Amino acid sequence: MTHTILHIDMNAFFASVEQQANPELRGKPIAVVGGGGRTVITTSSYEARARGVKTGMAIWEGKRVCPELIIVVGDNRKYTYTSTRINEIFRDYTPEVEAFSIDESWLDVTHSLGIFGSAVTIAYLIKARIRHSFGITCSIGIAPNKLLAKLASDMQKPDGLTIIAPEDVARILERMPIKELCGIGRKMERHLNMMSIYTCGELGRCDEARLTRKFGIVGTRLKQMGQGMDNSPVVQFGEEDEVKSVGHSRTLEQDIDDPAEIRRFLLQLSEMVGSRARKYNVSGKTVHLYVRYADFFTSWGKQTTLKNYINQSDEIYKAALSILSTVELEQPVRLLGVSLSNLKHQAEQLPLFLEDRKKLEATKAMDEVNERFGSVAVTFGSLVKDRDRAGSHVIPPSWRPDGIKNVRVR
DNA sequence: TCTGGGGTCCTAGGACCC
DNA sequence: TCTGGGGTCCTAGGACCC
Repeated sequence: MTHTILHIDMNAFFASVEQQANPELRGKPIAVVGGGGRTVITTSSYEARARGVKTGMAIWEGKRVCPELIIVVGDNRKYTYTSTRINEIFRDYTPEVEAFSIDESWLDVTHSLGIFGSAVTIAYLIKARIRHSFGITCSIGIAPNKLLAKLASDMQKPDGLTIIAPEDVARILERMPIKELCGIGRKMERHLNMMSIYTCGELGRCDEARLTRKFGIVGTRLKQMGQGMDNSPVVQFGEEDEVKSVGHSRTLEQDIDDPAEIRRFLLQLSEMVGSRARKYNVSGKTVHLYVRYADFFTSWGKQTTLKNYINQSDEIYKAALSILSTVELEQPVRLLGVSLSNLKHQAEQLPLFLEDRKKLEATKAMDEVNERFGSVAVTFGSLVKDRDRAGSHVIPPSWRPDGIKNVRVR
């Protein structure tokens, strides 16, 4: 069966939200950054991009290429709120909505075409509503599958609408550079280039055995991608796989080598991980510690698997400490990370009626999306200060298991 | 004046059990 | 006491996405 998939990509999402919230920023080059001292540009407005500002640049780099650049410290609550509302709009057109990130979603509108007429009509309706409600634009791709819909949405920015009809797939892919495909990154591009494969057309025609010899099972998938084939379904809210790991990492304001201070940060990270694990109703058996040294390039990760499933912050902290005790630090530490994996979902009390359960699942899934993508720019600096002001590193009452009752009500 | 933070998936090799 | 092989779990590391 032929599907019709939309991929919707908010243009310069964080920057657009900030420009909308503060009219003085409109039409100007702005960059959204994290709050710490060692932050990078998360998103920049199109005005800034036109002057050479790029995601990932340090603030000073951005200012160098664009001296008028206005720096805005990101506010995740604004972005998660807007993202949630926008995804609600999507669900007015189909229940089959999959949030790929905070600013990208896929919609399977196959079964909505009869009601709304066409995918293009749906796309224009959605664009108009997002512009009207939030003052921001989006680029939409329409195609027979997720891979091509995402490719299409990238072809026209900002405020684009690109359709890849089934009969046009081969023509469009013929000269499309392979790196445009979602899933082919820098390294894979280099490997394929060394095999004289530069375009999707060439990838799709490549002998499959040649690809599998080099890439194993991935080779089969690569050839399909080159041909524009993708049968992965749009997975709607509430039907995603269980979360597989929960982790937090933070670049410190300054490199540290004082063991007591390292332990202090480790405890805070463990608290963040534990609190979120409890909110998700999961506990885990494997604790992972990640350390990046002052030179930036040297880092290591070590994990330990316990006998029991845990989600209490102090237990996570204890495991992270025990890993730390097995190594001798070679340099001051730049970044610390703690994560919990090997997760098990804990049974919870479900509402009696199916409809309530479904709603609960959808709300919970949305919350998880928010949690996952909403914390992009949370800053350790401010967090630490807040904690310090609160007086101690003991787990405060608010860190008690959140459970289902605290799920955001809309 | 350097270079964030949240994930997922895959592979390879070793330990251990049957 | 030797042999092979399958399955599972674990650790480490890399590639990819936003």
